[in-house]
Amino acid sequence: MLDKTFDPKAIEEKHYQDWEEAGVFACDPNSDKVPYTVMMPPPNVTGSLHIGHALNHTLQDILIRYNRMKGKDALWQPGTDHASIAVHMVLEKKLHEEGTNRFKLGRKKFLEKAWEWKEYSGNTITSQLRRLGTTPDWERERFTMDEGLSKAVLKAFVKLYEGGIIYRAERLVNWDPERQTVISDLEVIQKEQKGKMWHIKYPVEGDVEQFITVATTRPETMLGDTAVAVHPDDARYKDMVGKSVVLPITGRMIPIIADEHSDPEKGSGAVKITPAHDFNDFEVGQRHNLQMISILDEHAQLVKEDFIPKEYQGLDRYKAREKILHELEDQDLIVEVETIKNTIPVGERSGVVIEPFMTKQWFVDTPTLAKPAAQAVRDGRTRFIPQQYENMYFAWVDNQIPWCISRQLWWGHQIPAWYDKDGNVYVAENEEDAQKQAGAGVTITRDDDVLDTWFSSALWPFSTIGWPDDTAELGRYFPGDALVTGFDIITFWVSRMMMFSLYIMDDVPFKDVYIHALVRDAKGQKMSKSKGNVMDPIDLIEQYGTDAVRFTLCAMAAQGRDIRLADERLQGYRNFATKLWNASRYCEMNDCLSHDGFDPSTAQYAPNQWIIHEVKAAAQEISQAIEGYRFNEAANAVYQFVWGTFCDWYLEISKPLLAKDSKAADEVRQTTSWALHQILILLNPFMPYITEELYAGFFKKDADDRLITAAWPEYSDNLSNEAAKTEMEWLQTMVGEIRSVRADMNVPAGAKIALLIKGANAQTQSRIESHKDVICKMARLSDISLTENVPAGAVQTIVEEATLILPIADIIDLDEERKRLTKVIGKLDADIQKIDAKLGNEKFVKNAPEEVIEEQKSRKEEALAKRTKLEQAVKQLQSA
RNA sequence: GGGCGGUUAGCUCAGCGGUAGAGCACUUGCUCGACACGCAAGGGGUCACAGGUUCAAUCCCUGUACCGCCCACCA
Repeated sequence: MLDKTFDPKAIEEKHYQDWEEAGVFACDPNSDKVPYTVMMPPPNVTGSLHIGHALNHTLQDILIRYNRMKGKDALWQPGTDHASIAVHMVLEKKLHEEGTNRFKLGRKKFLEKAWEWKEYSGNTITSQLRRLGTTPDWERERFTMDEGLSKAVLKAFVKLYEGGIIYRAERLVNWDPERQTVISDLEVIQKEQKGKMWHIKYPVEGDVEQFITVATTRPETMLGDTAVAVHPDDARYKDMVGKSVVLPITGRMIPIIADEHSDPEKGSGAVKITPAHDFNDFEVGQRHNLQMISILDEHAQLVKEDFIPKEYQGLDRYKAREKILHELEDQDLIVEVETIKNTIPVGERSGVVIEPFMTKQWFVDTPTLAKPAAQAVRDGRTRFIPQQYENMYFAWVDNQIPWCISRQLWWGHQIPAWYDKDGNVYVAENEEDAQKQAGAGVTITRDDDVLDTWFSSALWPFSTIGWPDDTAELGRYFPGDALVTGFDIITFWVSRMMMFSLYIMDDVPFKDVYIHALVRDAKGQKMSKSKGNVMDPIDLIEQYGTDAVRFTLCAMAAQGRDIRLADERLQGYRNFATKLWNASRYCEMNDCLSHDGFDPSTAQYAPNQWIIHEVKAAAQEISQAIEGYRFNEAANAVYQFVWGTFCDWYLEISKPLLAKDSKAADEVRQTTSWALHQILILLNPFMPYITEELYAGFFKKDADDRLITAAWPEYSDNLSNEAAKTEMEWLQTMVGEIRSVRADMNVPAGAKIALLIKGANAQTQSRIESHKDVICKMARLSDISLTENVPAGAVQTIVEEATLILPIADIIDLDEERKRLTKVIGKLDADIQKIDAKLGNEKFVKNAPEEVIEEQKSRKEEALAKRTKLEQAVKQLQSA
């Protein structure tokens, strides 16, 4: 006998081990089944999983389990990402605490530590995923820096280089002066802050009285100014264009140029141009062939060069700013200091203010790659679900700027480029090939830098299944069926997989991209480690059990809406697990655990025919919802069916049938068992543990028989039975009506009443005949009989054509009953009036579809008939 | 500045051209032999606001307000 309460902890580990040992997660490249592929977004090896991962992996697991049960050869490809810069953050913080840094430690030792960390973190993540009950093909687990994927990275780099897609160039990039590396545009976030704007006078050449005022938030960069720009149409400055100004402090002469970048509306209409330290100014510099003066080094300190005044050399950028402001003030060159709100670029991970910086870096020509990537989505070869996310994708992909892929870090894929002493570049998969290119005897050294993390993850959909080798898996599982991910990495990852996949594989990487909600904290904020508002899914699992956590996430995963996780929901779905547990317990107690040889299509009794019909309907609803990625609907459908239909009605109906040892009892036992079995299957993708446990206890045939590998049900048409459904809906209305009247009239719950029915037609009479026991039990009646005479002071209610009469004048308040009846009649009148208004509207009758009009008419008929009967009831009450 | 979402019961959220839904919370009654993590019956909503389309609008269109996000800009 099962315990009264379900204890998730007692069973989860046991089943997971059993599944894994049985090898049921594995795909089979030699199988003749239809393949179904989901590529797991590889979690970063930077610690542990958060609740967003739990959602992401739960949804993928539901898809995988469902398709596996549908008889497909399911591949869920797992793995982890090396997360170059994020791991650097973790390790460098540790080193800092130990009083050292990566440069003192050296590259080799640092990488050893990184690999140690990877082992530790990777194991944490995979064990957490196991606790979530997820079923990827662990045997195939990959890591973005393992041997095979590293080979793929080299191959891809060389191919892209040879195709002219990867190139090296000197550009202005986003420099993180603390991490000492370039970062991509996407890794820069704009942070709003209170700042100051200084309006500074630049003296015009040859005229001590004349000045041009420029405004800036970064006065220190004036040391690198190489022009002042005004708008070509700006009358104020027309005469000045072509002249020069004397740059204060340095005394350098810089030209006044005309460029549309300058906005006459803003400030004085003149703007200082510092091409080496501002992205817009860089563009202006290009247009006017201006000199570029880099005044900062990689630490964001002023360089020790002659064009920087001695006393400024080596100063930190902010110290330099103060000093410059002092000096300008002394020279009376500051016109105004304005307090403004502005945004400053900050490194997403380091939090340090980013410096635009001139360096030579490697780039991917994403503007070229993006075109086919955009087209593939426009053509529908890859579709986004929900579709609205296509906008986000297009917004990004249609406005590509070259992707800087080199990083001055150590943990990652070292760039396969070698240089000779003259700076010639040799790109090859290995040093031998590079040497061959360079020629014997030429000394070559490899580029120190590594690739942006997203370079290797962009190859994930094919590198994990063998590329560049021509493996069976590659042919079979590429392109994938579904990618499940959050919208926040459409730009980082999805678009880059699309671009690389189309270039390298000449195909899209996946057919569907399902974008799920973001799990937010109580305030609706995005969870992130830096904000410290992450929720640990393992804590929730400890508290509520894995099944409840999974079910909650699934039930809340409505398309296009974010999730704010609420404790009550988790409790509710934990209760649902307990409900199922107890329903099973009921089945166990009543010997409803066997249906060998039972053919549901031969069921004779209406309640059985009905629940069989309902099982089929629920299964269809669940299947369709999963296939449409409407996870919340799938969860609600199964919840509603199990609790609202099976437990609340079918099991309750079964009680009197089983108690009486009726003719139907045996069929009820088999049907109940069958239905429970179906429920376990249908619920398994959502709640894998409790269903597997119950299955093991009740239906397991042999050691190799598991629910996880059960076939998803396909029911034949002859299981549908509309007649039984109608009949049982009538029964539910009967019971509901009586219960409702009893409660309204405060009839003691224990009082058993003899129900009289007036005006029942033949069908109703026969239905009463067959379901008398059930109705009596459920509505707490002692008997049901037909009558034509209404006893005085009886309570009456109407079900279809029949009037139900409860002769309980002695235990109720007749005034109350009169009020109740009047209220019901009032409602009917309101309904009738509404319908009359519609039917009286010529336009409605002319334009509305026939069936709508008919529906209104029949609804009116019904209401009228009911009202007539109720009015009679009121009269009879009066005469009592 | 451009774009995308959201605004529905006290709370968290579904839904969607033809009489407003769920879970939780709330009220009332239940030791009805599976389950109080339960059973039964209830109360509770001008579906943000203003216009428009339609026989009919919570749903479609336009606009407004507030909230959130994405992209860009910010001398």
